[in-house]
Amino acid sequence: MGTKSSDKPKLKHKKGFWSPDEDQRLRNYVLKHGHACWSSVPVNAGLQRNGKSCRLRWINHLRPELKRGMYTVQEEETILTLHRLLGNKWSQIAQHLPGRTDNEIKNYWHSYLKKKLGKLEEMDAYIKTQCATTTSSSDLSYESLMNHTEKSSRENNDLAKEGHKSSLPKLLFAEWLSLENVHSGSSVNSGHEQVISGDGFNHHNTNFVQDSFTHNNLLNEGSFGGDFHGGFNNDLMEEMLNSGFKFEDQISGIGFVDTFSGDDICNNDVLYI
DNA sequence: AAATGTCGCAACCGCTCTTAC
DNA sequence: AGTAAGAGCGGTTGCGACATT
Repeated sequence: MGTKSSDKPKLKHKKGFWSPDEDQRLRNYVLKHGHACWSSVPVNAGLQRNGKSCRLRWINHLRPELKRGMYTVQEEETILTLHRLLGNKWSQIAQHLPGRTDNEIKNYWHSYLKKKLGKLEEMDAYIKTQCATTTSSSDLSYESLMNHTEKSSRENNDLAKEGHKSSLPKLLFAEWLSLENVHSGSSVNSGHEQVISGDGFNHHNTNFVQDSFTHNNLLNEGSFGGDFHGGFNNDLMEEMLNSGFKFEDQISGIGFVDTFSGDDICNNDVLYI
């Protein structure tokens, strides 16, 4: 900064894919000297690239802490949740997924998760349509719903075959169960009375995550927690994020996992909503 | 076997924000 | 306060690999 670009000779910067040699040069230079000023990196590293290109290459491919490979279910859920909350703020989403880059997440979203979400919303619309045309949920044809669910399930399996590790869980709808069933312990979701604590949360009931997460991500049109009776809203969510709350900690660690991961949501590939 | 379509990914482009002068 | 340059971000594009016809 502070140096006029016109003072520097105009270099013809190379574009396109990086060669292994270029990667090696950049990696060696950054590991040794750091990257205080990206515009000076290519000059000092002997690369015919611009600083911007070097920065991108380092961030997206050369950083040692980068994680490669398939996304875990937890990572998917984190992306879906944060996207619902933050929109296309890929860099912010990436901050909650260690080892993943914004570019990688963005690509993953466009190539896979968007379709997955679309199918869920399609199902949601179908359910709503069916509910609107019937006087009560019990009038909703089990057969027609199962047909639709199976169709979607097949489509999701097709998605999985396309190279992605996980198909969507089958969906069961807790709203069809009586509240008594859901809350009394006879529910399929019961058995986990533990609430998340010690992380700034003020949890109201065992179904906190189940209600807010699944409802808002899979059913509701509104924003995260918009009408959630437990008081979990955007402000709280943002507060959580700003205070250093990490989804990955909650999901893979001691928090969410007890209330809504394996046992509650995806046990036997069944998702209870 | 060849042509065509689709998908995933890497990289570029353009914009905004921040910072130094 | 104004300006220029760097850094960062999100959208988009281009290309190779693979699948389908």
